[in-house]
Amino acid sequence: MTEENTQDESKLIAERRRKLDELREGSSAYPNDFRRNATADELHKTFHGHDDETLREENIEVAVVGRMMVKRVMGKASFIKLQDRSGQIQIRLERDRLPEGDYQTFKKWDVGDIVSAKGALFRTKTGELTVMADEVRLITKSLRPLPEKFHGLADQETRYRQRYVDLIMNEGSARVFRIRSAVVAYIRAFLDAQDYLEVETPMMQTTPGGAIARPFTTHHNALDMSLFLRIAPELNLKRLVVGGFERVYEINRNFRNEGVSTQHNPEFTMLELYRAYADYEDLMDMVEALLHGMADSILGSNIVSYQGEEFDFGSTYARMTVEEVIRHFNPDIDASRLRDREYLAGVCEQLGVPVKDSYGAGKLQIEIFEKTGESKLRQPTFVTQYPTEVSPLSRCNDDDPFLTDRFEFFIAGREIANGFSELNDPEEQAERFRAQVANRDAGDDEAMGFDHDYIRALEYGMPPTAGIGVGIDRLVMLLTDSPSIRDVLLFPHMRPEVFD
RNA sequence: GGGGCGUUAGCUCAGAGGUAGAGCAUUCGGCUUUUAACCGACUGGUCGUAGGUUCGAUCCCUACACGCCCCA
Repeated sequence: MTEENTQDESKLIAERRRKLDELREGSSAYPNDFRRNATADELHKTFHGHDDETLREENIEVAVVGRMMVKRVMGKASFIKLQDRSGQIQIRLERDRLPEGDYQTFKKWDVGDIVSAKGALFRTKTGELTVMADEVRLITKSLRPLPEKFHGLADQETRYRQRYVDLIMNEGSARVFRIRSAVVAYIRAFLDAQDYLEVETPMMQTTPGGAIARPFTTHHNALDMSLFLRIAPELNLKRLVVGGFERVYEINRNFRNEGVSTQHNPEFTMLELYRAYADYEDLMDMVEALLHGMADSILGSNIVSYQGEEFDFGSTYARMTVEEVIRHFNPDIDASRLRDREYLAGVCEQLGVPVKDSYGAGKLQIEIFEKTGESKLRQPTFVTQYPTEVSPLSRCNDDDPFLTDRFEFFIAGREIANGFSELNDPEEQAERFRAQVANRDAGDDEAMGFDHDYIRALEYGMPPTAGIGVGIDRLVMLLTDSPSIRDVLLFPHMRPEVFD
């Protein structure tokens, strides 16, 4: 650190750097020999019912460590609060109880420093469990001041860019990511108990597939070839079903080269699972069972409050077909012409939805559904019977080939999951791929390519299978009452920060 | 891509065309049970960046950067 840089720094940081320099003159400025014997929360739980007199009789010696979040000096005695991964514990320091000179040294420490304390437990006159320190040490010096404690860190940009500060200051933020972890752990336990095998399949693919989306492109230097970041793991997971993994899942990242919004991040996390000898109705039942247990287990209630609205995760979820949803929210529509392309195109134009020549009746149905129905599906609802035209990997309905045995699942007007009975007829799948390639040639850069190896895999015979994808980020948003997907991503995508 | 709002001290926020404000934090002093501790004193600024209008711009105008929200 040069003289010039030191002067450029905030005086607050320069002051702390000066204190660090003093520490370096002593033994070790960054010691790593302290070991705690309890966390804050363990102490609060264990000694919950012990009053001050009992605690003093028991003389419970503890060793705690954490970030100093509060420092109140009152002459020859002080209170501080240390924050560890579990919560906060208060420490009382008295000058005459500490080794000679240590109290004077302590007074130079700053809020944000990581501090250890050893001593016996007692309760203050207001009943707060506190450690009476016999020894305190500065474990790690903090050079940067934390935000003011009352308002905390409020600036959204700083919260996202410097998540470490957000996590230190905002308990609510840390809670979101604990819930996120619990959601994923719950799903794994749920699936593992049903003999599903968790796998990892490639993030980098030569032919992106499994979804309708634009991929990110990258380049492999040694092989001198283009690679795509996956938009979905779907085709690889079904290859594994061909290989005999009858129940398989992956919880991992997908990448889609689309806009960024409160609902979209370029990389996001999906659960995808496949189950042989099952159909889409079995998977709707499974989703319902999964969510019935999840909210209650993680939040302690099946009533989830989201942005002022309540959603009942414990109910029996409604099931409606796409055409039923369209009729319900468009009471004037002519129900006898829901597959009449010209009629539907007219409806779209009235709704202000642009219509392309390539759109068939199925695509137009979905445009109308998304424009008029989707956001109104508030309580958990399965929407079934999606048109074959927009479902290139789904199995057709046995009685009505216009439709597939597919569903999407909505809560709060948002798509949470998408599942279907899988198309396992290799010849029909090849036909569907050819249709996608034709769309691609016509300029649709979201259309799928032709995956020859996937067809080859199906030709070995894939058992009748159902599959589903569940958007983990959106689910966590609901369970944590988070208005933006960025609130549930530890490091959401941001434009690069300018350091001058 | 379009529209709206925002960017002022480390943090949270006021402010007005004429020398830049508060609280907390920092620094110094006092205080042995505090709870946003308290009392006293001090310190702290390229007002996002670059142009323009003006005698004078942090304020008005334009562009840009970054962020938030809405729409596509």
